[in-house]
Amino acid sequence: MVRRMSGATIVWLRQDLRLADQPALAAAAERGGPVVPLYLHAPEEEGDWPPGSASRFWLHHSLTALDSDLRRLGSRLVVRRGASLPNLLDVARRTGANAMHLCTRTEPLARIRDGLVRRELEAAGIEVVPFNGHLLYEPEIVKTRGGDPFKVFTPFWNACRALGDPLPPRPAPSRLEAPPAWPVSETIAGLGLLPQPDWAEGMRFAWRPGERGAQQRLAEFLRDGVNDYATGRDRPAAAGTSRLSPHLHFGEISPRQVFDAARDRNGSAAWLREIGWREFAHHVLHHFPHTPEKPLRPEFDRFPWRRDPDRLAAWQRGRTGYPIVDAGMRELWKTGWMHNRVRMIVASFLVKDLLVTWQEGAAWFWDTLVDADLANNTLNWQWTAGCGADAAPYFRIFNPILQGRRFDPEGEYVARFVPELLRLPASHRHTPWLAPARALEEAELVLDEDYPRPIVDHETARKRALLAFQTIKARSRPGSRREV
DNA sequence: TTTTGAGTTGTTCGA
DNA sequence: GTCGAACAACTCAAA
Repeated sequence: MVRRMSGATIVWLRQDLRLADQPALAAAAERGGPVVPLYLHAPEEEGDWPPGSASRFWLHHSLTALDSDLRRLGSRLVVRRGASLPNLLDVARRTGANAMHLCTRTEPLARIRDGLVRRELEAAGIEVVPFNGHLLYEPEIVKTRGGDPFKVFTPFWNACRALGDPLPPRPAPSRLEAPPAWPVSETIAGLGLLPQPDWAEGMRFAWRPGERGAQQRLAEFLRDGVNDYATGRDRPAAAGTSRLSPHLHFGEISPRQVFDAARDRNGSAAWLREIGWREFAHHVLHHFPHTPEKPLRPEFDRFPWRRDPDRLAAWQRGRTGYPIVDAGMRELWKTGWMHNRVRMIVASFLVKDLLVTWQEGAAWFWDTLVDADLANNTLNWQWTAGCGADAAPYFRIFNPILQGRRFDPEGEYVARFVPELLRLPASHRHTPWLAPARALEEAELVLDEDYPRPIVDHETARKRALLAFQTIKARSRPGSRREV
């Protein structure tokens, strides 16, 4: 009896490190023939945005989890390093693959590289099939009536929702056929993704990378968090947010799975809007690929940013003297993540109080966040700086004292990450420099030694920022209407 | 083409 | 303490 033999299919895994609802993998399994799951480590192909330290830590554990999950299906993860194209050609030759499946990415350089790889593989007789695995709605199908990309979130999200619900997620394949011989593979440890020396203790404690960890996190959030999300998400001391961002970034869970789990839940609308913001960020990066480096609003090229390495370093290390800012920056350093409310506060502080460019902030977040995602990072920093899509009005300047008091009223979050302030009564936790001498003594806290005084006075800094914003307003005002 | 309504997350000031 | 207005127009998106 003759059975038609398909050639092998390579599934090039990148930021879609899961087995369930993974369209490239599902289609490979359905195609018949051997499936070769492949991870290529080529940070040099990511331009200025290779995975940062925290992302590499995550990636190591995510790949390890994926390999172990694949082995349960009779398969394994092939790992290679170095340029993508020669590796793909080599793996195809050794396995007899005549097709390569992949999920698309949004990052500009990845798209260019993928297009090049596709042409070369097709020239070598290998069919290349891209799938959408990382977005609910592909950037090209969401358009204004005029056919343009959206630059404002609400109409963008309305237009998405008008397209109807995304398809329901699909289960993982139950089995994957192995090739007759596995091509040579690096070990995951051999990629050298883990930090040396090992500073990742806090991150190992805080996270469980991988598909199972993602599903567990989702289940916990649906049980404990989603009902109170609208208010709970603003309390950094509480576990009111989903904390799915790193899992989503690495594709350990798909947005379709998230959507499907949330759709009929009480209180899920506000949360799904956040998934919408993720979609919007990818939409904007897709259509405006220069935005990781340049402001979307070109007049911001003239903004009078200040070079201030000392204060930038104080911000990075959590030594600004504003406890809510410092707690956030230290949470980031310790756990690779920061609560969303606090991200806005620290970002506003860097950009508006210190007048340091949003690019510096974006670069620091890129290196330290486990959920570092070029689309989200870019959109959110530009949003804070006022130079991006649907940006915050420039006069919206967060007051770190008020924000601290409002969203961390007991100073619980501050005490957790700035332990020097633990013994101060809650009423002084957000303003230690205003605490009476006796309170400081009782807390055994010496200002400037144990904890710094504010590196800028917020009131002064706020006025300075408003003036700085006026300089680009004044010059860009078409009051001196362009002579025609 | 022109018009119209609207726009994630804030703060301060003065009544 | 609470409340509304001002902050500054501008751009976006749809009708």
